[in-house]
Order: sequence, then structure tokens, then C-alpha cells
Amino acid sequence: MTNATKALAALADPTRRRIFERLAGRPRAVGELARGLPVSRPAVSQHLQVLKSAGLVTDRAEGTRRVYQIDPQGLGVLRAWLDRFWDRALAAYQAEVEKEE
Amino acid sequence: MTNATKALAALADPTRRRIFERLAGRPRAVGELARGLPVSRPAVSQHLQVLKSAGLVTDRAEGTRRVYQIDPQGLGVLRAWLDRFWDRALAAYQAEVEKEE
DNA sequence: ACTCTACGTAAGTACTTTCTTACCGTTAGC
DNA sequence: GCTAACGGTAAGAAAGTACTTACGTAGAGT
Repeated sequence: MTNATKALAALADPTRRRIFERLAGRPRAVGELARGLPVSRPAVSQHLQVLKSAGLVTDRAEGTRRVYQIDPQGLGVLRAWLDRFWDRALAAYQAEVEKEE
Repeated sequence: MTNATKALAALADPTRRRIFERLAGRPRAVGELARGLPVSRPAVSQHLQVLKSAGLVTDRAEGTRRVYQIDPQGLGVLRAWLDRFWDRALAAYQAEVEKEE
């Protein structure tokens, strides 16, 4: 599984996206994230593992808390893949449009 | 479900990504796509529905065949979401890096 | 009209994902 | 040392997803 695929799969889940978007504001601890969401804390914990293994977040211990923050690397990989793709897709599309005329 | 989420979910599946990537080359019929893949033709058909409802492809009849081609719109939505996000994420990250110093 | 090719859809199955509760280890403060 | 807060992990239930085979429909050629 490539990193881009992992990142896509990770962000495809709505709950994970909400977590990720909240982290985009500022770093947060697990419990803090869970409080704003309709799922239990362990569920959030599991989602964070997925995001982490996709290179989308990093974590650090801070006393008894574990603080998660966004890791730009994962987003970067995704962006790179998408940009490369965008060019190819657009080119193919344009070629078809022109052929119609 | 937002369009960006739909697009993310659609592209998260490896088989669907292979289909989509082949379409990025040029438009193709269903059977043609299926021939290059390790899954049955109906499976490909189903994947194409998902891609279509995510705004990633369009289809047209051509005799007895159904030709699919890339629709830049879906990718565009994804790109827009990612770009908006990239800025926020990077800003948050930079803020943290500076705080450490 | 018959037939062949190309597709979509239905139904069912196997697998994966997401969630919950229960539990355990770790750190901080009294 | 006790206790309370925080969070990861295990186990299992429920739901969702990706596939298969079987079937039905529509267009093209003879």
C-alpha cells in the first residue's frame, strides 16, 4: 500500500476527517478530541493510529496526556500524487473535447 | 457526504484507483477495463458506478458499448479541498515549530 | 427473426471496518 | 503508597464493502 493510498483511505472516513480537521487548528490531546465527537475515546484512539500510520499526524507524550498534531508529510504525499494526476487527467479530458469538434 | 469525501472514498480503493488511472490515459469501455484487471467485469461495472457518483468519471453509450472517461470535476473538488487544507495544516505546523524554539 | 457481444443489476458471500465495553499500564499530585 | 486522570489494547458485535455467479436487456450484424 503506497503512502498516498493510505492517506486517501485514512481521510475517507468522516470521523477521521473531523479529527484531522480539528488538529489542523492546533495540537490536541486524545480526550479533548473525543469530547467534541459522537464516538468514544477508544474509537478516537484507534482513528489516531490510522492517521499516524498514514503519516498524517505525529504524537508526543506530555505528562499523562498524549498530544497529537498534524504532520504535513502525509498531506504532502497526497498533494504530490494528486497534482501529478491532475495534469494527466486534464490532458486526457482536453484531448477528448478537441476530438469532438 | 460531501463531494470531496465521496471522491476520497472512491479513490481509496486500490482497484478503483487502477481503473481511474487507466482512464487517465484515454476513455475506455467496461470490458476493456476489466480485461486488464484481476476482477470480474461486473465488479468493474460496480466500481465505475462509485466513481461516477463521486463525479470522477462520466459515461456515454457507443453502440453496444459504454465508454467511460475521466471527469475533471471530481478531481477538481478534491484538489480544492486539499489546497485549502494544506494551507491551514502548514500554518498550524509552523506555529508549533516556532513555539519550540 | 436469430445470435453474439457488451453491460447493468440482483442476490448472496466473505472480508474489512468501525464501534463498544472491559481492562491494564503510566504519570502526577496528595 | 493511594488515588485519580489519561490513554492504549483486546475482544467481540454490527455494519459496510468488494467480490462472485446468474440473469435480463439493448444494439449490430447476418
